[in-house]
Amino acid sequence: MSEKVRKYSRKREAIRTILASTKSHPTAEWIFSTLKPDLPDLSLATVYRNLSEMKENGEIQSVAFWGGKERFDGNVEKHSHFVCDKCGRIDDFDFILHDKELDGVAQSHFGGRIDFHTLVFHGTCCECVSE
Amino acid sequence: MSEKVRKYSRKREAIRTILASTKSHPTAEWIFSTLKPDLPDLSLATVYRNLSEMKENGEIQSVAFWGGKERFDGNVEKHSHFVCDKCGRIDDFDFILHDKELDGVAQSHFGGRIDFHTLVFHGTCCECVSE
DNA sequence: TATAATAATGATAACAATTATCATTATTGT
DNA sequence: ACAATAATGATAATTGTTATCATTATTATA
Repeated sequence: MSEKVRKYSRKREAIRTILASTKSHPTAEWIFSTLKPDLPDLSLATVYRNLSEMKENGEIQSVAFWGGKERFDGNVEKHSHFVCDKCGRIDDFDFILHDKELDGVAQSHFGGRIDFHTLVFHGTCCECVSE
Repeated sequence: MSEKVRKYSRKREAIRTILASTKSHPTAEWIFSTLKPDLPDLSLATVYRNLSEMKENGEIQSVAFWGGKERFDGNVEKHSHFVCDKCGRIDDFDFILHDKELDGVAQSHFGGRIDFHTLVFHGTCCECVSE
């Protein structure tokens, strides 16, 4: 049961890079078809595989809501999200709550251990609202 | 395109009742198999159908996170949730943020319209933590 | 109460996103 | 160069949910 040694992979690098370069919280499918022209032998399975690994490692996170597809976020800094329920866009929102304080309240309430919390605003974005 | 008139249905009543009687945020599947003994001709499709309708109407809400099944909540009062990432249980948490204030901040940030926000605490529950 | 209009249903096929499988290819330490 | 094994592509399988459609139940009205 020795540790699995990670080997280099050009495809993983590409996925990492594209995620670092966008704030659009893309889906696996989008990442796949965006990279495909440059990596013609890329498989969708590889994208999914690498994304779950990277999530597991804490390299990236995912922002997902019911009914849609999983969407990935290269920004693992603590931040909140805004979701437009009309067009589905997800924006970052730098606002964060006072973690310690808030999680402390929850912790004493539940007895267990609080690791983190997520705060998501729902509404209609600027563009959709003016239609 | 006249409005669809809602007719009574014993099965819908049963689903409504069971949801009002539990705080466990059950899945469609659980509701189905719990009601099945009393309603032997109940179909899973009926459960799903009614749940989505009721959600649409604002009678119930759903609490769902990535990878799992959709889970329903008969309590539509504003409240937060605690999710145990070990055993998957979801507990209610009466704590709410100062809505107006918070949503106002988000609103002025995004320009659009904020309708609501969700706050979810993740961690390990009391029982799982002592193992 | 019989009738007609239509809402609700059961059984199951279809669907969509994701994950598993497995033979092949690429990377890395020696 | 070679051996060990991680990464991959193609695709089958899986899972939760939704759509379909013929049948049944509810309801307003004659």
